[in-house]
Amino acid sequence: MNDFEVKRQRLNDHLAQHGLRHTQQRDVILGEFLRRHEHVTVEDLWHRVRKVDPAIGYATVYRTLKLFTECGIAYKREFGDAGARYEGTTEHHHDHMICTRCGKIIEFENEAIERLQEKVCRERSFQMRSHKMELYGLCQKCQRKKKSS
Amino acid sequence: MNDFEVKRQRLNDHLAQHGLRHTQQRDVILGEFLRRHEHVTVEDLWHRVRKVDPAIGYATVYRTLKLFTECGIAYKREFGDAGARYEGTTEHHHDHMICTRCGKIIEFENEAIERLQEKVCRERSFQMRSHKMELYGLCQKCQRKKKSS
DNA sequence: TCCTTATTGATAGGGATTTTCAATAGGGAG
DNA sequence: CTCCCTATTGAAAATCCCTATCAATAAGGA
Repeated sequence: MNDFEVKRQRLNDHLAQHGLRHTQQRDVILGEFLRRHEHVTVEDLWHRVRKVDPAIGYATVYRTLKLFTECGIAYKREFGDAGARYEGTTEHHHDHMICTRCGKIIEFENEAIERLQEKVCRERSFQMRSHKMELYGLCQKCQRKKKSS
Repeated sequence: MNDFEVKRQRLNDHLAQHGLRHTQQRDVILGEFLRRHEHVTVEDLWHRVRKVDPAIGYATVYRTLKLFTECGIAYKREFGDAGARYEGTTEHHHDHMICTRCGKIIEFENEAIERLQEKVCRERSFQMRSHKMELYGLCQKCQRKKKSS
């Protein structure tokens, strides 16, 4: 069972458990959401979805992404000031580098940092539930562009 | 020269360098902003400022905080979904723990994490300019409250 | 097929922040 | 000290992103 099938299954389970309905719109939105592994904005996703079914409304995309986060299919991320972005859930927690020039987002994992975070929390008697770390700066491509300009 | 004087100086330099003007409003807002070392919301600060000069408008506080960030007097922070918060700049970079129950914000520094962040960036050829790390969970007080309820 | 009710699309609403604009007030020139 | 240009201000309207409302629609069990 691939990632798409796993997630479709998880959505269907969630719908069944909560007395919600399986609809065409939710199918289309899930399909477009999982088509690429990106950090998509609601607006981006809406545009993609409209190419499949032009009748699907803006609000439905918002509602459906919220639903996805509730059943563990998607994560909501807020980078800087712009609108929220959603990404498909993955096995491992990861953090992000964000290029402030071109907007490129680089994912990375670092177990050592995670452990240090836990340590700091223990020292301060803080019960961590979640965390986020974002590194802002220039990606390799933009460093070169900056030098040559 | 204390912190207040240093920052007033920095503001005045910035104003001079950019052909901007020194106004009563900016003085009052700076004074109230630096009076306490907190993570203040724009609304909070506006209320404080109005006690000194009731004529100062909402927009002016927004504009002035933006000005402060431009000359390195203040940092803008966005925790969760609520409105932005501003804090005075300090010598050392620090990160935050945010209690998702009572909203308490705990500051901490951790050199080891900072160094690991730099290491990750070197490995990926990413030129880091700034970063933020936020740990969400329950503060000590709220852990106790939760248990007893 | 019927019927209940979750869902939808369009739009109005809401909260935070920014812009607009006429009135005001720094502050350099004279 | 006064004049004058223009940065700044306050109030309100506008904007942005997102959520709520509501009548119409469509799942999907009986």
